Amino acid sequence: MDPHLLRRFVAVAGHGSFSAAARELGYTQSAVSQHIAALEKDLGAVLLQRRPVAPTGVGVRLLEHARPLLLRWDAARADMARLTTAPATRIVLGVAPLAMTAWLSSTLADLRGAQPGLDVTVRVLGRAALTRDVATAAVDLGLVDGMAAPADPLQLPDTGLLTTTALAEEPLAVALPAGHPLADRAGLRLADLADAQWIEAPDTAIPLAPLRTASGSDGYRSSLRYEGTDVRGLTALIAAGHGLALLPQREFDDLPGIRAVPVRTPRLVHRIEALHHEMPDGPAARLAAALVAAS
Amino acid sequence: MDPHLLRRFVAVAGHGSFSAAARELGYTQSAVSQHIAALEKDLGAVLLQRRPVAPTGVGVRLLEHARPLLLRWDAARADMARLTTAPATRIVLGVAPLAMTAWLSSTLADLRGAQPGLDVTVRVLGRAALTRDVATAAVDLGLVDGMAAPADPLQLPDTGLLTTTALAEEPLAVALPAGHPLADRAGLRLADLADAQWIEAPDTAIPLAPLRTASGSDGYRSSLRYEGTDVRGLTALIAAGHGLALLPQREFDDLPGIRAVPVRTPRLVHRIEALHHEMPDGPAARLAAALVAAS
DNA sequence: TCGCGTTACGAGGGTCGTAAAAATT
DNA sequence: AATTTTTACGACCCTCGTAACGCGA
Repeated sequence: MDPHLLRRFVAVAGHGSFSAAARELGYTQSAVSQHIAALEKDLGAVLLQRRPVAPTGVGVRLLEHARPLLLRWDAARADMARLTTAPATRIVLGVAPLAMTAWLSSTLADLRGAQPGLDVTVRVLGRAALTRDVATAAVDLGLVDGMAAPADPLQLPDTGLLTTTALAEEPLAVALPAGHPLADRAGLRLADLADAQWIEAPDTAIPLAPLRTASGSDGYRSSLRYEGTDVRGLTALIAAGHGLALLPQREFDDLPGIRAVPVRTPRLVHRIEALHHEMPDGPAARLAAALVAAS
Repeated sequence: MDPHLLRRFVAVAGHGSFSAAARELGYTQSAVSQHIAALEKDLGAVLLQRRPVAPTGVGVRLLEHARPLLLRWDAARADMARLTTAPATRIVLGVAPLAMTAWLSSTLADLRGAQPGLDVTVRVLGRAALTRDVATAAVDLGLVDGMAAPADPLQLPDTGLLTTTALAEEPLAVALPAGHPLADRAGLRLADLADAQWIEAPDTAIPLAPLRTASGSDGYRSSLRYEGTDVRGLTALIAAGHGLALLPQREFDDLPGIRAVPVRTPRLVHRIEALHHEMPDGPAARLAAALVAAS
């Protein structure tokens, strides 16, 4: 169960093709084929169905182990690399779409005003990419978001020695098209909308899967999936009646065609946390501290 | 950063000796030396001081990554092995010392009475060994314990796809020798004992490190360390005045020379959880379900 | 027949043990 | 001087790419 073999297995399963994975990884199809064969022999089970290429039951299970495992692996590597390298002067700030707030913009303006040499890249990333890039140190500081009970921390994939700090909590609301029967309520119970039509926007809105597990219900189904990190695109779909989504209430302050009705029960908030490696002193550490101080 | 290399690094650091680690692993000293050299070259940093052999700063950091990483790795391997193997008929039940309760004994008696073919090994293990052995499937079902806020889950090292289920919560008490000034109180504030003399018994009582981090204080110091899983040995040391320890209150019902004073603030409980892989149907799965049902 | 995955085989590189050297106590 | 770690070197094995093969659309 070599990590390299595991990584290739994940790639093949992801691409649904040996050749595509081989191209991406810079190997021959033959080599990739041998890797998968070796892994299957090692584990004593067929991991992939061929033609079409799709993971078997055992393969799916292995994927569930492999993805977080490899993420942790990369995080460890990146952390070791940081220890032996000088801190960069250019800071990459990774931001989840819903963490890209007016507060962040103005705080960043203040910081850059006070410190003219501060050289920052702001990079908006989806949830999976953001935690991955923080883990692998492709971004120095990540502003992640999600749903949580008030004062509870976010449930993030475990990446080892990363540090999280709470930055903000705000009311969570259901985004409804203006004409929706519930659109003029002052607040609502989430369970009343379990059977509504939802939009699955895993990188932009709150993903639906945790809603289902939290409520124990089978509802919150979606027939439209929105991939991307542009909130305006999502709100346009909601306004057009394609379905509902969970967003922080402030996102709607100036949007026509949408009503944001706060979720009253269960008690849930939209939460933003800073995620980063324990940083030696440097620009990234100072930025992190300043954001926390300003929150 | 091969897992094998990492494993050997952990072994060498643990033994404080290349030769001892080599003996344990069935390699030559030479090979182990080459492994460490390769790892150090790969990471571009010296990981171990030689003569005496001790981890450097970077090495310590790597150990912090490596130990949980390898545990997860083993857990994934064990889980895959389970999927391709028939469930065993003999069940190994791993139990933390403080989870070895009268309730467990009688529940187990009931279960074995109802099901005569049930073949069980009860194995008392310290905290680190227990989570490790559950992860690697050396035990089928682990009863782990620890300190937590009421209704909060235990903080366990992340081992991937393991499942936990709450079994019991009980009052947490400070074990004091009978003559102690606070021994006759009905309850006490933990902070009042921050400067007392404690006994560090990581496998038997509540470890002191989480107390320090939770309280943010530097107190709860110990000058006596108790290694082992025998609660009676620890209570004997407490009765003799070597120091204090945190234990569930029931442990003292019949012990002379000791007073158990419940901790009133902060609100904390001793909690027992069942820890196991998602099990296919089999004796282990049935035992887990029965224990949860009886709790 | 074409596209894709598997198998056969050989070159190259990496890993281990033996043995000798170096360093610390 | 003894013990422990490092280095040198050679045998072995493993991995990758090329190329031939098998198989399904």
